[in-house]
Amino acid sequence: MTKPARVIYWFRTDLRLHDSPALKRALDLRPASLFPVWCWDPNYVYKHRVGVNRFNFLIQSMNDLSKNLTSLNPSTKLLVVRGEPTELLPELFKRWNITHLVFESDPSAYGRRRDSKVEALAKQVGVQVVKVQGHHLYDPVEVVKKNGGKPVLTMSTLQKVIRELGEIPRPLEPPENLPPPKLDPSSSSEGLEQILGELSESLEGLPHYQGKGAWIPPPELDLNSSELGGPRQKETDCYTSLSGQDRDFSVPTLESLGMDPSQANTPIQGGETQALSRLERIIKDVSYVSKFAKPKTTPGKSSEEASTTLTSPYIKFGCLSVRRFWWEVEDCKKKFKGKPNEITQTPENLNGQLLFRDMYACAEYAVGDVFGQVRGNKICRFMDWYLPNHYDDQGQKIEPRPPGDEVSESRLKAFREGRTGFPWIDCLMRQLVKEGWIHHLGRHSVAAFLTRGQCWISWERGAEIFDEYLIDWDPCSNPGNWMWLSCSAFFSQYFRLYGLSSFPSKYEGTADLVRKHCPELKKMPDKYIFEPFKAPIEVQRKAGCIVGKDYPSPMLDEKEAKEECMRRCKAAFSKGLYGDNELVLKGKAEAILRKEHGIPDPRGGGEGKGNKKGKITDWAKSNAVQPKPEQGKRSNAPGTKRSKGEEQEEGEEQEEGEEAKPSAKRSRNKK
DNA sequence: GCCGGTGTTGAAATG
DNA sequence: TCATTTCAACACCGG
Repeated sequence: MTKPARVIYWFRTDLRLHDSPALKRALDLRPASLFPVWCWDPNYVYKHRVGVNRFNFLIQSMNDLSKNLTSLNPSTKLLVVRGEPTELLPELFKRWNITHLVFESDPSAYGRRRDSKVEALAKQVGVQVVKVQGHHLYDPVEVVKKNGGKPVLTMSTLQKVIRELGEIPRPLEPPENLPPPKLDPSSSSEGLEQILGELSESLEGLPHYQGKGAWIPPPELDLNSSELGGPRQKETDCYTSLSGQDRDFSVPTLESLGMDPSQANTPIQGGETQALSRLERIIKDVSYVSKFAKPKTTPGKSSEEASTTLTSPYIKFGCLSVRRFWWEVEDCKKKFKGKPNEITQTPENLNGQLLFRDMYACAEYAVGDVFGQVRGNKICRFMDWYLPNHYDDQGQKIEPRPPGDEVSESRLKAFREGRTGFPWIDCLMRQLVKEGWIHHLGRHSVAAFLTRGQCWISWERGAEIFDEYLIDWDPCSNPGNWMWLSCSAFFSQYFRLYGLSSFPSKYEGTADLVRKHCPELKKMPDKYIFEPFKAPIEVQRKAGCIVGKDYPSPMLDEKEAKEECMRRCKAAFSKGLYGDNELVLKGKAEAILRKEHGIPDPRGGGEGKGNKKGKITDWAKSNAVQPKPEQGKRSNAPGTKRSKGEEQEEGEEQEEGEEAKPSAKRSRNKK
């Protein structure tokens, strides 16, 4: 009686066939034609910082998905259409005679905005929209509702709320077959090529999708352009035609994005196939799964031999279902033969990690669009960071951001490029750029260093760098973790800090990670590997690495900077301002806070206490600009002056003995 | 409103 | 060598 369904299944956060509740709903409609669509959205190509490694992972995942679709039915594949979904989908509805649009809900702020627009447009033309939660263990909408609309800020709150939501559904099997994307299901055309040809033809004449250049913004508006420090080296040509250059709806390439594939240096390979084989490998190790304790896993490994599961990129793109992971872990633990008390508990265990991801999604959902920034963000404590976002009178973010003070800008640049002079930080940042991944505790180290630990630079800037380079970047977890580490939200014990040498020293493999990513330090002995500036000059010579020449001098004094940052944390905490406070919205909070603890504004303008401007500027000049040899003399950089050693010349007698001293000294720090 | 327990992942001292 | 305690500059939650 009712006419058969013609369904667009819109892939976005769910590049998989297994355990896809949304895809199941699409197939439950028993469609005569199913169009598996991906919209190659220019908002992601131009208006979002995305590096080569993440695009590479996405492209691989799309290709893998397409292959898997074809293996279910040789007459189908992923149909990549180039354009903005809000403009494109309504056209597809008409030209393909669509009855239903089905997709997995995307809980991010941009996703929600885009989807509600698309939903409204679909409604106008009588297309039914079916959206299904599948990206998280629990639906953030429901969790927040159960929590009285309040953002979920602690694990215990989340656990309490979800106890009432019942069990996580068991994962679904992948479908066994799929209807083809045929324009006319009764026609006898079966070949994929023929079907694609007809589809492509059906899109002829659409205004502004054809024609070179339609989608290419000027470089100053393209966040990935090389002009703005991004990876795009040439003009894109992925928008010259709606269905791709060969009119076959193929997945775009890095080249078509104007990016150099040889820059995709990561060993992390995308796709559902990879994800499932990785999961299988993990689950085989019952002891590893059962005894997993995140804080005990080492950050000192490259992604190929990570101490954690490295499933985050796959979960982020939906190559791996989070519910499948959850249940495989649960089932695996039942096979554990050891003592029951060896099985780790939430939150440190594997499933706890997944719950954290849910927690951040719930926080993001309740806070809304401003989750990734300080201004207007009600859960985010206001601190008078350097290099914050800037806003105009209407509260619109000013892009590009006006330059900040010189010292902070040069520190941020050194941080991004991995030449702060602190090997632990530098190796992690270089690993990030190269591999698109660092261990969670490595992220903690660099995030604390940039913000409340040493540099006092806004977490917004750090989050942006991660956004560009991390393959597993997630709109909820990333800002959430930056707020956590900067003591802006979720966490507040600012006196707990990560030492730049003490922290990595606790873990296995960290020194080798430094040597791997900072080859200048290859021959530096373990004793000085995290603090080469403390090595006596002859040790440096022997290692073939003179600090200040072959490897940068430290850009600040760890201890001094830490003490200053703690004073500022204390001031900010006592003031108790949050992002939604009137003073913050009006841009007055910073001046008030600075006045209160006597920090000149802008930095360097005057004599702040403990603000050794001269030294820092020296560093900025000598390090950021030219890697001046400067042997001996200043090889121990600002920062290493020991309280008792006075300024001895060369490292000369910076003898061994001193190694013991710092700790003795540190312990004196109480009254 | 007070109190004590707790909070995924600090560092140093202690046993 | 390792696990536990202490220190301690916080804030939230529940009783």
